[in-house]
Amino acid sequence: MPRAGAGGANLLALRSHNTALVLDLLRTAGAAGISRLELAERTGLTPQAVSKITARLRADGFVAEAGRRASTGGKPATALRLVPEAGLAVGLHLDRDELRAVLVDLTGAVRAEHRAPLDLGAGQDAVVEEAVRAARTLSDGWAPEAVLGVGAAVPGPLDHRSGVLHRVTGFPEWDGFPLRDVLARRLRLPVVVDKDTNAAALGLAVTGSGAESFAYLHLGTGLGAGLVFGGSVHRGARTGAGEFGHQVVQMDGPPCGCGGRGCIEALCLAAVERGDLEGAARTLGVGAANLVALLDIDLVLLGGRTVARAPEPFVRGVREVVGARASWDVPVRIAAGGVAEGAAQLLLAPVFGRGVG
Amino acid sequence: MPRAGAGGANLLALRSHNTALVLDLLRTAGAAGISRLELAERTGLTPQAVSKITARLRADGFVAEAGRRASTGGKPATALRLVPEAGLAVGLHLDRDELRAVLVDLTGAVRAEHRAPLDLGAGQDAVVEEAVRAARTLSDGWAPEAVLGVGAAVPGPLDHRSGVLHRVTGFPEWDGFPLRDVLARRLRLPVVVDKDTNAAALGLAVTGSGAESFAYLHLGTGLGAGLVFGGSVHRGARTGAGEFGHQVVQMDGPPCGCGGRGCIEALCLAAVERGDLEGAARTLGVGAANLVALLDIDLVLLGGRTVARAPEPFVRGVREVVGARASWDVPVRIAAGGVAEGAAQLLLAPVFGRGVG
DNA sequence: TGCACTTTGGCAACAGCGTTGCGAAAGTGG
DNA sequence: CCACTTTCGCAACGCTGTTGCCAAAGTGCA
Repeated sequence: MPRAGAGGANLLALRSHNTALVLDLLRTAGAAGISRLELAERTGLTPQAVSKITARLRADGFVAEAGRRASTGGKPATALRLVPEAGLAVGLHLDRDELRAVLVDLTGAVRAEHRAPLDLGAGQDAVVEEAVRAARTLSDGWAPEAVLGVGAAVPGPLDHRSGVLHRVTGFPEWDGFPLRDVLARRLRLPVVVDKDTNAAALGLAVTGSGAESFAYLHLGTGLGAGLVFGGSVHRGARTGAGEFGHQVVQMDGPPCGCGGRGCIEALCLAAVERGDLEGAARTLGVGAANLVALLDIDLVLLGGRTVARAPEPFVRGVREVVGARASWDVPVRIAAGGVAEGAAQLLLAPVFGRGVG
Repeated sequence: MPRAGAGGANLLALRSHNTALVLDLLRTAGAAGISRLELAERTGLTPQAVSKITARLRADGFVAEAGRRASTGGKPATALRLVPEAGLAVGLHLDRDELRAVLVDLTGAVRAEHRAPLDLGAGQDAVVEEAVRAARTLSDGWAPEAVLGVGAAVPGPLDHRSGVLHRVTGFPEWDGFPLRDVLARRLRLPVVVDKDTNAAALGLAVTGSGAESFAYLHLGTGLGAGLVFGGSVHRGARTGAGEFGHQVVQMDGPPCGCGGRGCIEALCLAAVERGDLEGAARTLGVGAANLVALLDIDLVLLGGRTVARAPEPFVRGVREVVGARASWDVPVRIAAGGVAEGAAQLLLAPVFGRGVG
């Protein structure tokens, strides 16, 4: 049961918990579906409880029958599947120079997409206007009650609980801007705001990275991380977790813009600039290995523009360093999935009991 | 609701959850007690639900009345308090050269203590014998049904789920030893095994560090950490989390026994050996600052023999480095509370809904 | 072809959870 | 003395998952 908030749980909380659990299994099962009995086994609930829950979900339009399974010697099981368009969410990625927006359904599939150049420094009104227009365009034509809300991913730092931005690196005019409330008022929809790296990590966690806990390392104009423990994103009290770029790995190293010396970001980006991708990858690897050892992590995923331009050397370099340090097998892969998709999961994930934390 | 295990929750799970919540508030309230109405407000449950829960707890002997509060204009509230000796647990700290054992009650108070020299290299039988004797001596004379079990803290690495030790540093003969099951069979009591740093961190988390998430850094013959996020210990899938000593903070630094270069432990202990406590503290501080930034941590606690011998310079040095790096206020203090006390909490904490994870 | 058997899943009655409505107990204050 | 407030228990209630039972729909053997 939840430790968040007051914590007292009543029958309604019990029901939503079990319902979310069932929905999560239905989502994982995909279009092939899953039988009631299998749901019962996987959740630990009795078959009859599952029957009641799925009956409610069918009445509400979230679940439909998906044909019959082959018999195993008795009455063949009827498979149940999620109705993808019963729940939709808009995901916005407000990057420094681009806006990407997607409409994602319950299964995590992208149903519509929108892309436009953006200048985060062009003023709050212009940026908000662009975001509102994108969200409206994408959700237009769908059943209004199916649209659960809008998730917005921003470079950070920010506070994900209040949805207020802080001193976005390079754009101080955003400091204190209540992005969540402004968007919510304009769109008349629930809005959730989070750091870009956290959104990306959430997306990867939900759409099946295959690991319970992993680190997503994002190397673009800067270097950040999204941390997932036990299937949920670790944000910390100030949404500050994942400050990976300014981890010191060279105590007496060159000074960094942050005031410290020998930060990974500075070392890594300097190596990239002088064309030494292998050096950059090894430095990234040292940081990744620190993180893997400290947090007992199962998987490392790499993303971001700089990595996307040359995936091979980064994966190889990080894999080598991490492999030499960790005593268990830690796969290192390129992350499949964008930031905007993850932002949409800020609204979709709670449906499946994967809270915003 | 819990994401652990299958996850399906029934009415019994609901009840234990709410009961644990109430017990946790009663524990925090201490001997002064807390009224039913305040329990209701704090948990979010209705007063009537709290009345039912506390009635059960009183019938079971876990709770007793603790006098009356002053009236605030109506019927004065009756305060309820935890009965400390209704639940007891033995905590064992099997260190490399010493055994410390305590008997702890529900409030976290130590009711009996035992200390003896120990040689982890003296063979499994001798060590187990010593541990069994200590546990029996401490729990002797108390109501058998009140003794919840035995928690054992060991240097690690190990697997806390199965309670099997791995290659304890310096004592390879313990590799694969099923400590939990061996002790449980001998003592006929539930036994939980964990790393010493995790046990210490759990103890600090339960007995009120005042912070939701903190790092406990233990500098003794080695350097390790216990990580607490949102009130519960982060262990990772392999009980490997907290591997703080071999974080690399000097990529081209001196080689360490682990095969890496520039590990904090090597740098720190080398500085201690040459009498440079300030240097050791600053190195420790760099690692602590990395950790604070990466995980968005509220508090840093220092412990272990090396720190205990000279607390001042360590606290000062770490505080300086962390203060310079973090943008929020991160207190740095000496940890109050031993490893054995924390080990006992491995059994006591679940009573209050603070799971082993 | 028929019948025993297995497996799936719904219906109805049930126990137990927190909730609601109401009233008793025990103070304060005019 | 009495109106009022606050605390808290009793009883009825709604809703949860559970249990017992049975119908539906297959397989497999005689």
